[in-house]
Amino acid sequence: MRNGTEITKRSRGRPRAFITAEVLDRVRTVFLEKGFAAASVDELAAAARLNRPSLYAAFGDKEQLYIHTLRFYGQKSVEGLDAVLAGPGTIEQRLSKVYKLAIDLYTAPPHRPGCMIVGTAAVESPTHPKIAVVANELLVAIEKSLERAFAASDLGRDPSPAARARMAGAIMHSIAIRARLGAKAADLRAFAASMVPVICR
Amino acid sequence: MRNGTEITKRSRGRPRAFITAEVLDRVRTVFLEKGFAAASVDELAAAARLNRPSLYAAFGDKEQLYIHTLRFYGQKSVEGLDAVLAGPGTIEQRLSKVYKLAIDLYTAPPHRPGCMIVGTAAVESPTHPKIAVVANELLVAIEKSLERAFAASDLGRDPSPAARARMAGAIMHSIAIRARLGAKAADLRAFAASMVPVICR
DNA sequence: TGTTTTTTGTGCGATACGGTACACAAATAC
DNA sequence: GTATTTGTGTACCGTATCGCACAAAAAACA
Repeated sequence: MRNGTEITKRSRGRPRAFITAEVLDRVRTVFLEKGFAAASVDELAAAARLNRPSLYAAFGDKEQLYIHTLRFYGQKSVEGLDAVLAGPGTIEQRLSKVYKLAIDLYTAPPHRPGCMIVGTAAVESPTHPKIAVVANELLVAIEKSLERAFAASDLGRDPSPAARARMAGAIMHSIAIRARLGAKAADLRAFAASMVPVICR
Repeated sequence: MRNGTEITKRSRGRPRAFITAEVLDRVRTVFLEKGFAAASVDELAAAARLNRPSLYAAFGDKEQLYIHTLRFYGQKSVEGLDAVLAGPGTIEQRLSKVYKLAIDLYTAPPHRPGCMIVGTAAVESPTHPKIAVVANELLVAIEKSLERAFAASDLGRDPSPAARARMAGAIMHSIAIRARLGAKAADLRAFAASMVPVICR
């Protein structure tokens, strides 16, 4: 994939009139609201402020565009997760911050979209194996990140770091589902707050 | 909604050539595999062994058909959940059985479909509020059922029955997501087994 | 300046989709 | 037996969809 107008030495032909990251971000909002199947290429192109042929030339068909978007979003999320977990504070405080930030994203108006992996990638998994692969990679990366944080913490080993990570991940999945189904941010925050001590017991 | 050929006193016109429950069950398999948006009415009618006009006459448009199916499936599930939780054994044993049965359903070949609510209804929630309403009702019913079981158990009150129910529900959501993304039944069983004592501590 | 390379944007074509009209069939009511 | 009601199945309509062909445009290269 090319970087468009980003700071790379110009290649030969006509330069792209868009920035890859911006396009993926705009496209993400559509995929996140409607899901993969219900998002039409016309809507995606309009949101990206591109014409369909440009979208196809840059990213391939709709499935590949979705995968690009999912990877882009997922990597950003994992990086953010790592950053918070590597930050200051007790493990309880850092985990609480992770949930707080996630809930803010998941309940953002106007659509309360939840998480793209849980909320839109999962449904396509049986019919689009490539999407399933990427979604799995991302869930694994998230769990590994959590596991590292628990392993580096001063918590006991009885629930292993891996078990704590699976548990913390499960709470995240549930928050994502409930957010997409319309749960209020306050309720989700209360739920997360009640679960942090259980995970970090 | 009418009951078709089921044992109700005949109404006047030509009798239906199908049984409602069977049609909803066949339609469910398609919705469960492909999701609401990607399931075409042609596929649904073929799976139901009905012609489209009969489907429309009996259930309304695609959204209403999906809602009928979701309600039908959800009520059966809640009834099954109630039955297991009202059965014999400790609360740990009954909860384990709930997870075992859920995992068997969620990882059924060939599609590992997960749960219809979590796996297919959630994605439509932002664009189909009526679907979101039904999905929420069902999640609430599931949580209430769990809460009743915890309240009737001999577990301490510190994590309240409601909190335990939310936690048990979250584990179920996570299992559903992971199943749809291809997780192995054995891994899910191990996960569930590790979580039961935490929930019932 | 002319050539080459790449992107842009209009426009098209083939297909699939959701939903329905209409004539025929099968049952009950009178 | 005739009328009425309800379900079935073919056939259809208008629309939206995906993906691409093709010419114009904008840059680097020679």
